[in-house]
Amino acid sequence: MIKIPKEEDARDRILDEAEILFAQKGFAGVTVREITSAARTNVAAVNYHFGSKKDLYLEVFRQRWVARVKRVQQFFLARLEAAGQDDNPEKAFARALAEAILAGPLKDEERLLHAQLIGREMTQPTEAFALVVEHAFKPMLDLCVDYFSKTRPADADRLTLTLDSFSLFGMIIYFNLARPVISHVTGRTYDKDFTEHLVEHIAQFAANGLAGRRAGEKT
Amino acid sequence: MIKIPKEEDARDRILDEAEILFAQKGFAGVTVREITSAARTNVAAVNYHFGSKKDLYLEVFRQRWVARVKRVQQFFLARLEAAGQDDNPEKAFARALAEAILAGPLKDEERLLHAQLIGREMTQPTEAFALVVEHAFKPMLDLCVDYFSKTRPADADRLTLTLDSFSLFGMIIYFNLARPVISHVTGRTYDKDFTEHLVEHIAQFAANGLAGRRAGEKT
DNA sequence: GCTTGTATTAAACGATTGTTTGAATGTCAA
DNA sequence: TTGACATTCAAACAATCGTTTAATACAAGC
Repeated sequence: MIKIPKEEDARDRILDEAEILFAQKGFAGVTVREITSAARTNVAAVNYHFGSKKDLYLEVFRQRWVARVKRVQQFFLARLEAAGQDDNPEKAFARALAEAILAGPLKDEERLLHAQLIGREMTQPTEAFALVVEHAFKPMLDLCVDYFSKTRPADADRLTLTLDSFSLFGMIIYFNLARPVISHVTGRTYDKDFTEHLVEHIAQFAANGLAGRRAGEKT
Repeated sequence: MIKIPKEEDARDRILDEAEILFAQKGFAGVTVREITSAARTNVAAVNYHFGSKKDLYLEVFRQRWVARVKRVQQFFLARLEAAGQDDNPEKAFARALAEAILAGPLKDEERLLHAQLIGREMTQPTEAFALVVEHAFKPMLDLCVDYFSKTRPADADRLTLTLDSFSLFGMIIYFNLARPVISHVTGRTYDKDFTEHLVEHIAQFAANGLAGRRAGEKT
């Protein structure tokens, strides 16, 4: 045998398939039989390993989703550091963030899963919402606000910095989440070319939006 | 009797309650009995009036969702016209759009329902997706692209105009969709004050982002 | 060998799912 | 009053839901 497929435990296979199915159809849209069948296990395996279907859903976030977020964050920090002393630090920040999320370390299928899971929790928070906020939103937003506070006049108030950060996040998350719409309208698939184009577009747009704020009137 | 409650037909009551429940919990997360119970009708009423649960879901979009979109669009057009010949037409456009969606003609509960329904279709398209694209996204995006094409140099390519439009939409939709996150982080509720503040913020940010594009390098 | 603990399985559990049925009710014109 | 039609209702339908059970398989330690 040339290659050993490195067979996973049933528990891990269930986590893998559950994440895919929960992302595609939502918690209520998936049956445990669907999951265990995809994971090539018995129906009872979910309750044996995780206690209940709901606990499995939470475990997907704890063991899979959070780990993925960390990878994206590390990629972002590396890119930001690599950018060094850019002449437009806010644009460098926006580009690093957009690149990390839209083109970063995740494989394409992973990116889609991730976006769908977070999208669901954003509009329809469950018990996993706390995890998402704590591990993904809060640290990234704090980082963003801190960063912008150094590129702005000292009198910049925190609410404006926060809304600026949300505007940047909003653009990126939207371009990542609304792929069906955007692909449909532009006629482009999210391949390497188009993704790079998107990253540059977002960086430019956000940098201008932020820069205008620096010299602009206060709202 | 001072006031006549104008009792609706069972069919209309079902549509009302179905929209609320579908928005809150998604298609699979709601049972027919939940809907008919909320509508004070018999279980069989859904199948009698709409054929099936899925047909009811589509009818919610056809009869309720689309109508709401039209109201928002009319509000937007009126605001845009009222703005007249602004010295910054792109900012006026962005403000009118943000105002229509975030503060427009819809009641607060309606706005939330609407956002949740569209959010679900955006990340997880069903048969209703075609309706959403045809009646909401496509016309608004075309309008947006046409408008921007007149405020830009003649050589502006269509892809850039489209991405600019998506950036504006993305910001607005995100601020409308991610209310749980934004409220949680900013500590602000979406009251009149905060909403007006958001509208002005979006208008300013988007205007700067777009304006930079006008004079900026091409991506 | 035997024991202990973990993992897997087929089968069944009661509850709930969307849908259908057939009788009852209401309404309005002839 | 009659007949025709639309609507509502309690009851039942088969199918599927998440979960539990009890038996079995398999390993490692003694």
